[in-house]
Amino acid sequence: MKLVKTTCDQQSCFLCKRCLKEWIPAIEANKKSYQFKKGEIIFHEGEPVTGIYFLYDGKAKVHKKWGEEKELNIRFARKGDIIGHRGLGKETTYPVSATALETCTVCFIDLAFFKTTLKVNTDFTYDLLMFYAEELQESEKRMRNLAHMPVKGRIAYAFLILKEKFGLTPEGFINISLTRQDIASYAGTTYETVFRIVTELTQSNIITIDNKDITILDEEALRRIMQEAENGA
Amino acid sequence: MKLVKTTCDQQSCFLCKRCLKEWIPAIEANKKSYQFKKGEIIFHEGEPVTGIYFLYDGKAKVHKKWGEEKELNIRFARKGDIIGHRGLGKETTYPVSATALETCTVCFIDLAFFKTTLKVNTDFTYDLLMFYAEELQESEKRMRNLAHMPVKGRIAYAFLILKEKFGLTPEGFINISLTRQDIASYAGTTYETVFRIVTELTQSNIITIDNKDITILDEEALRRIMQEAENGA
DNA sequence: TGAAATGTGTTACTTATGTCATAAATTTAG
DNA sequence: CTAAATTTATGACATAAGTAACACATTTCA
Repeated sequence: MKLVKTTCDQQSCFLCKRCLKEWIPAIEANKKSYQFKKGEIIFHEGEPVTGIYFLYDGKAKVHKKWGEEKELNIRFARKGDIIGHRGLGKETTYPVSATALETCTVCFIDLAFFKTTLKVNTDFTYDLLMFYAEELQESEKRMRNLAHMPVKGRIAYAFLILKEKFGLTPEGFINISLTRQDIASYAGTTYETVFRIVTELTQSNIITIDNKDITILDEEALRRIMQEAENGA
Repeated sequence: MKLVKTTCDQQSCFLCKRCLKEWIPAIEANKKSYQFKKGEIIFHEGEPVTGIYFLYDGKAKVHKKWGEEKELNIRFARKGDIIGHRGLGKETTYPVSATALETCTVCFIDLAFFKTTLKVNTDFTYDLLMFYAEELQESEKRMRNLAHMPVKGRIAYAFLILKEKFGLTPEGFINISLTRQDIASYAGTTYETVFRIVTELTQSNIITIDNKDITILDEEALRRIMQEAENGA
């Protein structure tokens, strides 16, 4: 991690897009920009919450651990996304960690200033509330999936979400590069299971994976897999 | 469900406690009170969102279905709790259902008025934001548990949460009466598994269940069970 | 640039939990 | 107060998905 000169254009992150224009200079005066290399940890689960981050460039994952070995990837973040907002609330330590998946430039806002921002920018607070509501919906959907959907469906769902969130490269690959283990941790399963199911999906011509480049060949099939365990089938 | 005369004291629900005193008459003019009998559905997953509910009296569950048969209980609600707030956001249908677990009196606020309330009562919006942040933390913790914690731990966790949320009756029972199936749906498992593990916990003198009256005899043991799968063990 | 660390491919084995089947008991409703 | 519906109890059985164990490939960084 290193402190970098602020390169922010003040119009691409969740905060700058939604707060009062008059507040931008205050943000400018209070923010700090950092750069994290691939694999560096942006903040650690269990550490005291110091503030909120906005991802100015790069991709990151937010994850929560179980024991020493296992993790669940909660979500992936891209340019413009807010991270660390899970640290709000009564709890004073981060409930999750965030790790850079590639070189990331982040904008850091300390907690006290962020809370002031919320008090001053009531429209931003309202928008943030709606954002939380949507995250909560997504979280509960995934909770239900973990409880009832078979792994195969959860892996199919992971590919669909990744495509929706990161889009495609010009070559048609899902525009994020993840290890199998990261996919497994997102789907709530193990590396080996991902391996088996990816082999299966490849043989059925539903996806192709060349190294880390994933292509979805048959999106409908993935959706079918997600549902087939529902209702008898 | 029947419309009832408003009996609300305007000081016990999440909304009345936190909004501007000046706003109370507006709430009074816009709210509707309903009564639901045990088993009645307060709102249905998939139906258009019409508004937000506050539980004035009674207990309810919020649940999300999987196929025709299976469900996951997302949370339980008691007097004073807000329900239906998951309907906020872009989505215009409820992502979950709510069902009365006993006779419930609820206060209903239609969506348009609720949104106005948020715009006017910025402190309430801030508090609601913090509430969402905490729900999101809890949701993600349970998500991780479903992915990695063995059923036994999840059932133990369910008992601990229920005790914390509903407290104890004078006799020392957890102050909520649930079917085994509801416990199973909360822990993300099946009736049979709950049955087996409850038998086991009873034999180890960790809990007792007499009909629907649950007593926790050894809270420490429950916590131990939750952790024992973490880190080797 | 070369050693160490991390990620990938693959098989065989194990087990935790779900599914099925069925009976008795309890609760709810007509 | 009886019938229907739901909830509980319990065993046998099935299987999805995790664990273990290697060899090989690729990335990282000293």
